[in-house]
Amino acid sequence: MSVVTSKNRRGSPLPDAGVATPETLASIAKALGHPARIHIVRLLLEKQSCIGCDIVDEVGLAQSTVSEHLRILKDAGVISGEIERPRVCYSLNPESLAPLAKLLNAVSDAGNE
Amino acid sequence: MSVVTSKNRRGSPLPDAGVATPETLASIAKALGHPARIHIVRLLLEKQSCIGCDIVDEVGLAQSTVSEHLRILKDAGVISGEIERPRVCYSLNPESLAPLAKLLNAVSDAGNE
DNA sequence: TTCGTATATCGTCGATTAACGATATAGAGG
DNA sequence: CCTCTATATCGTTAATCGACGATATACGAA
Repeated sequence: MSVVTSKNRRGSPLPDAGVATPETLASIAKALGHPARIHIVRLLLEKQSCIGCDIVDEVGLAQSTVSEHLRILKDAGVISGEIERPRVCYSLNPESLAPLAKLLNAVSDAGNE
Repeated sequence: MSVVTSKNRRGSPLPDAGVATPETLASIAKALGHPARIHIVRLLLEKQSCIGCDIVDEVGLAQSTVSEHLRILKDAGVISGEIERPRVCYSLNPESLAPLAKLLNAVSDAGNE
């Protein structure tokens, strides 16, 4: 047992493997818990193709700071970066947010019953 | 704390009022960015009726610490507490998470297209 | 009034975060 | 070779967070 985070191989959009732990959900939420990182996620959502250093211009913080925000999102599994020297092409990992989305939807749904 | 959250006069669950700012979304995510607070939210989701000091026992941290987590959730608008001396009865504000849920669903949906 | 119960707040401390500039890395092109 | 571009990492700083015990608050009951 011990949870394992179940990497969810290819098919279904998160089967349900034992429900995510509070630690898992919190780490996703934490990664989203900064305006600059929300900004980045939205950016990647609209230009669904990846982006390079444009993110730095877009968020308006120092390059090193943005790089750090990208690292945090990457570590949380929310985005991934594909190297295309000298650039890196970032994109969302859509399924990564599903566990948290599930909880939030459950809470929202609890409202209209 | 400003932010306004657009209380939305009539019934509907947040129509779209200008789209939430990154700051708003980040503050919601941040409030959820700790295992103890996820734990609390889930607790309030299952026992949808409110709870008192049982939360303290449930999460297993010092009473003052739990009180602080509850305050953070309250400040973010995620929960509210109704005083029933000497207890306080906490419950979820289901609509509070809708703006973040919307973004997460958009990201998740971006996956199967 | 005094006691007990449930919560909130205070003060402290160590850990983590966010931001920056400076520097390192690594390939493309001259 | 050297330079340019895009990105990552390092080192530092100030600010915020998380946890705790101690204390304050506020009411209902004895």
